Amino acid sequence: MSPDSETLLRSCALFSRLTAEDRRKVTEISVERRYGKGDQVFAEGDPSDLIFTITSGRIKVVKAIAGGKELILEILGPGDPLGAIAAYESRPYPASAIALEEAICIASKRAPFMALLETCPSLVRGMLGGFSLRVIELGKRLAEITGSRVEARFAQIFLKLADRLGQPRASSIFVPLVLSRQDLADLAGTTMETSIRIMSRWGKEGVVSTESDGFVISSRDDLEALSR
Amino acid sequence: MSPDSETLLRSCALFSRLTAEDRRKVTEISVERRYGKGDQVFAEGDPSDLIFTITSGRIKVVKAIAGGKELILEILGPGDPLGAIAAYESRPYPASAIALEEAICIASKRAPFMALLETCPSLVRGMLGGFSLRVIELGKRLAEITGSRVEARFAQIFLKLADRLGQPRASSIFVPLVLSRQDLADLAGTTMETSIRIMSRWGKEGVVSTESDGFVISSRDDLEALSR
DNA sequence: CCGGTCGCATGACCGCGGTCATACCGCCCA
DNA sequence: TGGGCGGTATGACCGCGGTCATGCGACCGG
Repeated sequence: MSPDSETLLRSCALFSRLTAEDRRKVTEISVERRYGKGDQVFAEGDPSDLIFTITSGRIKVVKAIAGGKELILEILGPGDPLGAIAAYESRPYPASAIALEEAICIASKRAPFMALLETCPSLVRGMLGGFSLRVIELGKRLAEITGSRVEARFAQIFLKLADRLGQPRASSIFVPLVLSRQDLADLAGTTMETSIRIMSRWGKEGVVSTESDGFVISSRDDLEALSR
Repeated sequence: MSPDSETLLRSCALFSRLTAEDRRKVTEISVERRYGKGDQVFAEGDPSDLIFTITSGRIKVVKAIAGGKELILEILGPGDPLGAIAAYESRPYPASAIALEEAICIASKRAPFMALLETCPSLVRGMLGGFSLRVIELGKRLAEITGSRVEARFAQIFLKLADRLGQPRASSIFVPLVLSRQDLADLAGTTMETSIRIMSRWGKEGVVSTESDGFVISSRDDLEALSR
């Protein structure tokens, strides 16, 4: 790993509570990896011999579904663990991971990482907490996707993005994340055509507009109303 | 707890690897609870001060979705933990739990259970394993529900039931689980009407027939074909 | 300058499945 | 015995959104 790996590790929620000594151990079993936009971190079905922790950039976790389409399970960012779920039971990765932008990960070898878990309670707590949040989150997605129509799901997606990475601006919120119409469709579990239709209509109505480096949400309240 | 609680605990995957001493500790912080068909174990939104472990019977985990409907997230049985995910981060339960039949649970108080986790590595391993399987499972459900049409999802549901609790019979498989048409609809994320339509058609076609104490799957291959 | 590619946009069509309405049957209880 | 009730069954209707097709502007390498 690069010399500043110690700093990278400390910036991750998962490792921030470790002792310096334990962080050094993590460093020893890890290498740093860099990805360009669109690069694949790992593919669905690959043997899971690496556990990743994102230090910068956003990465989408996608799963192939019927008809050659794909579904975005979640969008992860700095501090989030990646591939840990599969690795825990040494199963193949249940989904693929693709960088949405320039990204850097810490890749730790599975076996020694598991060994480290044994002796490191705070790391275990971090993993358990992360897993349980993901179960909750996935349950919520499942409920949304079965219970709401497409437009409402789009509203829910943008509300979530606004909460997670929105930057307040003059009477609007900016989401600094570039997603194609296809990405949005894969998030909502719909087709690119409907994704385009909704986004272009919302653009005209001034609900959400697309810029070259992200989205602008003019009114959170409008989205809230649309999300039911 | 009742005198045979020790035996009950040992029968659960989660606790089977504990030392007798640790199992005694679990017993101390737990009470046994019994439920009749349709009884609610806990409700979505309730504060999660209890962690349950099922010792007998099946329990469905349901989440309310738009329009007063509900979605079955999963069906749990003997040995499965219940409510652990919410409890871990002391959040309210993200879903409700309802007994599908007569059921018995071991209910452990949250705080001491968490304390026990600290000193009990094998219990932690069990929790992590259980959580990761659930994340994988939920991801799969999400992919199925967005990628397949209703009939294919029904096929996937029955295939899963067959694998989990099917009993081989003369050239057919028996699933000893009573689910109403409404339950099936809530599992597939559809309405009772379409659920009824599919099941009554399948009954006539001899794919899956409903009996008073469960379902009979005549041909696993037929379901496999229908599941795409 | 041009052909090729990629992402975005928009219209026409139509089928799956959600909604509404009605009916049948077994069961329990007054 | 009759009436209410919960679960199951079936038909008619129609709207959301998936599918197919076509077009447009931006960008890029030749």
